[in-house]
Amino acid sequence: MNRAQANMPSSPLGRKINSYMSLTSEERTFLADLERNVTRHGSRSDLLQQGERYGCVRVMRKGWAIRHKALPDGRRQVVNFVLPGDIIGFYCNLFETADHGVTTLTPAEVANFQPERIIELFKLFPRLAAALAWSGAKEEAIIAERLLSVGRRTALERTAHLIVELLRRLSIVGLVEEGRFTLPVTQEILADALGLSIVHINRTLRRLRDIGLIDLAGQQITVHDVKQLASVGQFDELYLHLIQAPKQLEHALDAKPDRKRAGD
Amino acid sequence: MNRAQANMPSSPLGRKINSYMSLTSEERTFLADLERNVTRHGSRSDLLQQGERYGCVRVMRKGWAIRHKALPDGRRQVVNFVLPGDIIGFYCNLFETADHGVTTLTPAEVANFQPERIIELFKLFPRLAAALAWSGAKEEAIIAERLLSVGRRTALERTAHLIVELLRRLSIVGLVEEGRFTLPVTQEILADALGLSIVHINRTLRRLRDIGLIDLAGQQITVHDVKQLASVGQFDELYLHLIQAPKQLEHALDAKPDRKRAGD
DNA sequence: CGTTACCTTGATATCGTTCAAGTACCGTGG
DNA sequence: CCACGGTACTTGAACGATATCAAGGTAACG
Repeated sequence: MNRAQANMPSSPLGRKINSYMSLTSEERTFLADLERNVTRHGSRSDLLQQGERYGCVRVMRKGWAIRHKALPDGRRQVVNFVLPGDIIGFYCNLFETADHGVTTLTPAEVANFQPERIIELFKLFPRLAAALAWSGAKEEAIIAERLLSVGRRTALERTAHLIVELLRRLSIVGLVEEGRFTLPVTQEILADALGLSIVHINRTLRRLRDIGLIDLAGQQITVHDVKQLASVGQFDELYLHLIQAPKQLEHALDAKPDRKRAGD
Repeated sequence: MNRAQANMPSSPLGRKINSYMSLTSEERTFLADLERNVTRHGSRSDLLQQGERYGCVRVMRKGWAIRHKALPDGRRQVVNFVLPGDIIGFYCNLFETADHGVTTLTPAEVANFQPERIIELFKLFPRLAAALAWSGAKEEAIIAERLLSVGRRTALERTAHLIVELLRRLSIVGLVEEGRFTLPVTQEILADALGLSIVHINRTLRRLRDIGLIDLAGQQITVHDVKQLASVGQFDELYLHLIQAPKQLEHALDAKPDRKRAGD
């Protein structure tokens, strides 16, 4: 966090990567170039539709979105929240069609680039490729944790857990102030993220408010006692480490591959 | 499937990759070398414990395992089934500690290699790196689909869906014969995978049997009418495509990166 | 032949859903 | 400035899917 301003990438993605691996100027240039083509979208607009052929890879620069999957009869599951700095459809572009949709929750600023650039990335900037791949693994970990929530935690626990998760993720990109952040979601979306009904989410939030763990005012949510909320949600510190930066990543990425060769 | 025997990699991982991207002999050699160090494990042994520091990367060669996460009070969620050809902890080695455990369900044959080899892989064989990364994305898609199941499908639907999923995945590696395959799991494990109680899984399986969709005999399960079972589980063809090989992957990986340069 | 692990099924309890009704808020057009 | 309609939130009441409790049953194994 104490790096010279001049060296700080200006995009959330750049900042995110920079937070666990310092970038060479070539890498920085390449990354910035990927984010050059920016488009703006209104609230509630589809960045990707389930079943659609993938177009370009997208990077969220500003705003929130959700990744969601729907059943034919309309039941829906929100798989994850897409926050600034997150990538949409990284490898997925190699799939035939999208198995999920992505929809903005707020007005959003999105960078777009061609999937071929990813192959280029793999060939020219292996360190960067590995870093982005690691980022993808992190997302998988988040989804697995949500699966644990939905499969095994009670309504109160899952709700508490999700709030702590969002708090943690947002504070990495500097969007939390004194336990307060903007939560631009309807209760319907929370319900779809947690596998609950709207009514029950409503009652659960009320309970969390009554206990005095959170405050809700419009889209502002305030977490009074993160520790207690985390304990209600059984928020695991192991999981926290995943969301934050790994210490040995940079070191690992800088290891010279040639020293120990493959077929010794 | 009609490639010359001589060119067919002998390991499930090699076969899996070979199924969507033909490998150069260097790549094949590197891959084979990764799998050189094989260890054997009994049934119900932990290949990785939740909270443990990651050791080496592992490749499942023979047998089944589960990836699972537990809550402090013992509740448990099975995140995914690890089948032959699957990799355990690919990028995850860059995390501090494991956020999940991996436990064998059958006697297993596992290949082990050092995490540094992955960096090596990224630097020396970008095509292979991208292919493995894609494989990881596929796993994420599978987990997301399970999240949809657990969050939004009824017990009957999820159970049907899981059976079809396993059938599909196993047939890729040639482990299904006429709708029949070995399912080396207890009902407790199924319950933990689907977010249900043991009792309820039992009743649900009974219902599927009564309807005549499946037959169970010990660990042998026979699916009589895949189509009907898939329709009960709302098994999506989009999802099926994910599990199987992408057509354009190889083409994409062969694109020359040097033609269009980064910072033109 | 007793012990253990797993499967099975009935009875009862509960968490979360569905249905229903009402409220608050906001933008829009008269 | 007010009436209107839409969207989201809220709360009560009844219902239902799934959990929990309890009690066998069966097969494998030392």
